[in-house]
Amino acid sequence: MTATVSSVAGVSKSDATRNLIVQTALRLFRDNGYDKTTMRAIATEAGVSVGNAYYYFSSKEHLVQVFYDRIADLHRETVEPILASEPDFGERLRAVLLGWLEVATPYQEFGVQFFKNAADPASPLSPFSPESSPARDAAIGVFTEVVDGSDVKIAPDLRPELPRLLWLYHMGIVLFWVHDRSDGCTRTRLLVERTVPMIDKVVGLSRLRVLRPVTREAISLIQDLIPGVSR
Amino acid sequence: MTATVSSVAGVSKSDATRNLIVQTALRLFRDNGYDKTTMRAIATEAGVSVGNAYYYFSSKEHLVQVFYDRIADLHRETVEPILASEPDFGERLRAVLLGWLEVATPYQEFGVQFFKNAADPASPLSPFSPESSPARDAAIGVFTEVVDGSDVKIAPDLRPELPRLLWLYHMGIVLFWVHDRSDGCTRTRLLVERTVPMIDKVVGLSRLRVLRPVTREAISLIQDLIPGVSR
DNA sequence: GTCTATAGCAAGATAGAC
DNA sequence: GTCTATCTTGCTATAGAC
Repeated sequence: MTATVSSVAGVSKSDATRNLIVQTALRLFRDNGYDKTTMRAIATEAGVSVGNAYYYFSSKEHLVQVFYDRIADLHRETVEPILASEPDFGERLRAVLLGWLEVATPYQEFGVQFFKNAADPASPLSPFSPESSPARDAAIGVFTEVVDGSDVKIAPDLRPELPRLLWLYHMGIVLFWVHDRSDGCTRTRLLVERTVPMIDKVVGLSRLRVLRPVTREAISLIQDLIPGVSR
Repeated sequence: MTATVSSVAGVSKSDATRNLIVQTALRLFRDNGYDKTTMRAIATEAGVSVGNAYYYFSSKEHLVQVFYDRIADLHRETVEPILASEPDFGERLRAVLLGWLEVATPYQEFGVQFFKNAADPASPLSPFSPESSPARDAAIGVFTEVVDGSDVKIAPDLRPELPRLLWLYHMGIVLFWVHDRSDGCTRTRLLVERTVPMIDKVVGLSRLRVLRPVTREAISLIQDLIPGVSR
């Protein structure tokens, strides 16, 4: 409520410092990797004291959250035009996944940290944690758009579950990507190019009578076991 | 080659110390969890110096590998009788998965560490790393037995890939288990109980003519992308 | 409320003497 | 093979300047 002169201009001193620390941290993370980037180095490089860095970010991992958000925003921007124009489900899905790879790949080495957190249920930075729920909901939201804005034919009871399933599928791709050492992540791209048509096909087949029982079981299982993941 | 007197007896001094450290570490890990067990504590409790502990185990994580092997051995033993007698594919699979949960659950808290390693492609402790390949091959071997000793009807070109796929499926269940905070891991057990019949069914359906193209694509994709995982 | 400087702890890891 | 001493780094704490 106490707006300073600079905050009226939109950039308080606090914001500036916070930003400076973030920029420095992301740069060092990208250049030297997460582990080799010490809090001391971030502080020194940003020209602030260690104490000050901790004043803004309660832990080194906390800086990772900023990275997530940055990527998510970039992703959304990148993908928006395609989602606004393309009606084909497979194409939409493909664009969203390849778009993610595009914005994330410069930080790939750093992405390991993401899955180290993902693996730890206790970490607030895990994509499955309650603390991550806004970021997760936003991510799932993108897949909701993928489904809703498309002309996909789909078993009606599968439809509401599909965005969450696609998000899980995306998590799987990210896991693969983290391990992908191929040039320009060719292998991950290949994985996307070849699994998207399969998903597309399977989603369509979900309406087949032979598959109804399996589909139904799968849906009820998901509803029973994973409700916590998206709420 | 320089066999000492004691190594002739089968237990060199080196072996004894190594063993002492391992026993102590596993006990402390189980009782206090991985994070709360310090190398100092392990060393002190074992009556050796910290430096000596590091002489045998180059890092704290290195001690985790010992834990893996222990679990794997126990699992194999537990599951052997069922694999020797039960012919039904679904039952075999179910027994192997529930058996794993049984031996692993006392160390569940500790299991987080497993997936932190799994997430890091650079870690030799990752189940996907070349260094883990013996342990991984052994694990996949169990699933080979599950398939080979059963009466399962299956598309012939899927058969050789199935053990690796089942291992991946198992990894997925382990990931779920690590996050499972329910009493006695009821939720994970439920996941097994309900996905095993689905797998069973889908494996059978793989022979259906409608599904042949999808199956074939899936198989060729796996062969193209994941060969490194099992070699 | 923002920031510096500095001291210090805990714990993983290493160096070098013996 | 083993130990002692030391280093590194994430993180905390405090005291004080503006």
